[in-house]
Amino acid sequence: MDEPDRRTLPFAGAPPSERADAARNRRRIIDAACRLVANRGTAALSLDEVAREAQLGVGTVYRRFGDRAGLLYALLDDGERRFQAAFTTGEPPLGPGAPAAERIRAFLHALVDQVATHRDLLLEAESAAPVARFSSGPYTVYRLHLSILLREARPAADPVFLADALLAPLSAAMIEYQRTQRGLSYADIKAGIDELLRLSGFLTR
Amino acid sequence: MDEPDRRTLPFAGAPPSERADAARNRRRIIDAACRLVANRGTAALSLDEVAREAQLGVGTVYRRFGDRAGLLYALLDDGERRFQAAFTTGEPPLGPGAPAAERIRAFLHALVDQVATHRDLLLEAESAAPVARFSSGPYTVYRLHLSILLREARPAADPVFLADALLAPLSAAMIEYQRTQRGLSYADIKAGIDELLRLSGFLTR
DNA sequence: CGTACAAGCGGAGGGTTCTCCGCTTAGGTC
DNA sequence: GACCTAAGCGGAGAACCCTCCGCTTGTACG
Repeated sequence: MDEPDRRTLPFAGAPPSERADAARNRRRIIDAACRLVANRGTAALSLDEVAREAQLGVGTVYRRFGDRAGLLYALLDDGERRFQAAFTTGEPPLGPGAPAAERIRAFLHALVDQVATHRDLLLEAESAAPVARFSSGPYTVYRLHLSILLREARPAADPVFLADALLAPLSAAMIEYQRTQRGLSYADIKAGIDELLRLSGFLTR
Repeated sequence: MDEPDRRTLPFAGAPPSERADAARNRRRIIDAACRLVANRGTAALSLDEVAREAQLGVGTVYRRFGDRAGLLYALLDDGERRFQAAFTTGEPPLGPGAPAAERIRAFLHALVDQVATHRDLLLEAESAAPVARFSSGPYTVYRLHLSILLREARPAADPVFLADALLAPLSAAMIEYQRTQRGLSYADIKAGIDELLRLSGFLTR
């Protein structure tokens, strides 16, 4: 517990003073994991196997990534950076420039797409760390972004809670359930979100 | 896959034609599990240990309950039955008799209490079966109940999606996060729900 | 009561996650 | 270049979940 808990900050990247061999091994582990995911799929990804493929001991894998969820989040890193850039500095309506209400809608729709794209990895990661998820780097960024937009669009006693409440139905598990059990398409899910926003007065019409 | 999947219907109770020895063993397993939970806590509950405590083979435990999540749900059964009775046939505003809007609010508040009461077991169960949770007996009942009330209170294109969206922020994991990381009390969480209902027009004033 | 067979039982064993701790090494300092 | 120390490494092993399949037993029926 001395060093910062990397599991709760999976996107903090490498600590500033990481030894050269450690950095090299981090890369080797990520590369090995990507190879294995590409071949056998995410669900079958075992950390023992990753270690073998990377020609390292399992202890090294755990030292670098904390646990299974940590490695899975690290694998999501690239796509995540691009997504964050899109809604913080990209083109409107997702990026700055559009009215808050439109940005909220665009953000939630884009989040559905993001979940769709990384479906398998997200399902695994969420299920490996169901509570820690809410302290994970990406989720924290989403919540902050959305709560600011909500406050801008409409005064509220606790915009952060509202943000959590709007993000909750967009967990990978929930979306997977809506699709496979209820037979909804991603478009249906976006329509559901629109209805929720309309009822809440965040979307006019 | 021939027999009905007990994992998705954890509250269906014992099948009508269960052999006497099987029923006896079911009880012994539940009793043993309760003892162990009382002593060591829910998180440390291992099915191997349950089997040892119940003086049965692990195979028997798995035959009866499917998997870890199944056993955990079975442990919740008693409280769950009482809760369901309260909102289907109990006193208003939770039970029938009150206006839909009030029943919605009462139900969500009661659900927070229910989650608070069975916090540990629910956290474990959710984390053991993150997607299957939405097909579990209790969740299915909640969704049905809430979607009917929502339809009654206000026309909507997809009341079932709205129900899911309102239930999502009340997962044990989310509530645990709100409490431990954001420092909210259960009362704060209920207030957040009220705000959400108010914004959505399901609660006037 | 005897028989047949569906249902139940047990526990060895495979696969996985994660820990622990003694050994090795990178890289700054003199 | 030699030394020192914090950082990193490895892999045996503990603990766990779950499966599989040969054996046992309850029970319905003649």
